[in-house]
Amino acid sequence: MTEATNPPSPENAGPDAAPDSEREAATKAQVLCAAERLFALHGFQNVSVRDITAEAGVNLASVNYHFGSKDALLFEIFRRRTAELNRERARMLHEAADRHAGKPPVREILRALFEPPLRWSTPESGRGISVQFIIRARSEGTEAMREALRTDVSHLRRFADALVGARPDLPKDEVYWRLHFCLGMIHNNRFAEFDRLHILSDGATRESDVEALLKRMLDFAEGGFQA
Amino acid sequence: MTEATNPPSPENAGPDAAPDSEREAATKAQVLCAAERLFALHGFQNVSVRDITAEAGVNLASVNYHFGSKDALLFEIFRRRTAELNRERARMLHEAADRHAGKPPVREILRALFEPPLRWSTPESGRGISVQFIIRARSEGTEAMREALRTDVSHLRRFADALVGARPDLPKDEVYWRLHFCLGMIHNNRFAEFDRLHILSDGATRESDVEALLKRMLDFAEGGFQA
DNA sequence: CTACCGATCAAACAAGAGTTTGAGCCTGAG
DNA sequence: CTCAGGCTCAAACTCTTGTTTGATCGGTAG
Repeated sequence: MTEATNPPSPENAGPDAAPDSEREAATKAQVLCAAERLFALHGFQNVSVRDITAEAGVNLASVNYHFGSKDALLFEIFRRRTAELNRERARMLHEAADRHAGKPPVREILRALFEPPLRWSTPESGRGISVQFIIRARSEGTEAMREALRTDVSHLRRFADALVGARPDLPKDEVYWRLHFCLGMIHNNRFAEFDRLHILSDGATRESDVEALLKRMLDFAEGGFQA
Repeated sequence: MTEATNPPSPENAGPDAAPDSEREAATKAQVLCAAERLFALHGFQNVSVRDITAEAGVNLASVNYHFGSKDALLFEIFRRRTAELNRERARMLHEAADRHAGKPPVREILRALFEPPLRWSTPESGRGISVQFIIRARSEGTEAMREALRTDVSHLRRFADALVGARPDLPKDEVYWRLHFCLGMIHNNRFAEFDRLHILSDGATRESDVEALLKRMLDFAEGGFQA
């Protein structure tokens, strides 16, 4: 319904003492941005609608007006981000298949699975927030979100099929289990888990080099698939 | 303070229409049991004190009387279960070290890490609830719980040191990262994730055989360490 | 017997949540 | 100009939450 009907409204004179730097974009976009950030940083249940609207510099009723409810706002962000992530992964998997005559090796399949979220986590990409949001959705999401995550296996099935094709010698269920283990590796990439790892290693693992981390993950996962 | 002072009270006549089968144990134990179960099944924020006391068949004020607050109750369960789990893991690691002249191989170290939570998940052990509770605490726990998880690396350091000893050829930070990946494999063992895996595999992975799952996890993780 | 004390109870409390309301503002078409 | 309609606003509303309160029960030491 309310899709891309953003009125131009280049500058509406600041109604009150706002520093004028926050009122450039439309209200809906402001809410989406602030909500994703706060949800990713502090968790879904720990962020109230008032927190979001205050951060966005908009009125409290905006959330219900533009999205219907807090849960619908959550689901909207969730839907957008998971769609983007899955599209990116599918694109990489497709390219890998093209490069290898339709039979990409395990490492290239796993790269298509690992690289998008890792690359989003780089500071320059500025999408680390989105990654954390998606990861959070998996454990503390709404029932609707968890239902979607649980049943929507369409994009995951492509990876499962590709892995089965790359390792026809393995029983299918074994491939599925190993894919499950790989997913666990990704889902564990949360701020809190990194913190513990850094403490454990006395700072030796504090690296921001995404390429190096990707290589580590691929080495480990590929080794697991070769067992 | 209030420790093991459970009055015998074999049977106090049921005060109301309770079916008399729930009122055998002391109130505190009833609350602990019901709270752990509900928290594990539905999440910490989705369970209210009223839910707990209703399930336990006790008065609403019992939680605050016996534990001080809902968060304190949560932390009490968390403290007990993590202590048990870490003790069990440390025991297995110690035994593995004894069997291998103080230098257990990677697989035996990982077995000490993986086997306790997996064995608790068997239906006959009846501690699957506790495992789910601990896993939940990692993602949706109180700030105090997350702080404890983040900084209490003492029991994890034993495993890190053992792994460094088993693979002296690897850089230490590489070992730490791979341990991190293994932890991710465990933390992903949630009901919802299993559901998705079972759907993905069309039921081919629906097995309750803990030994087989443990072998799968050890194969994969050991292969990852051999990379 | 009596006075105490921990445990339990129903009831109320205060704070915070998400949501709704109705008035007002601004823009753009007729 | 006028008016309709999308949007924003402050304020109120309703519901649930965790917590507190004061009475009451039941056993026990003096």
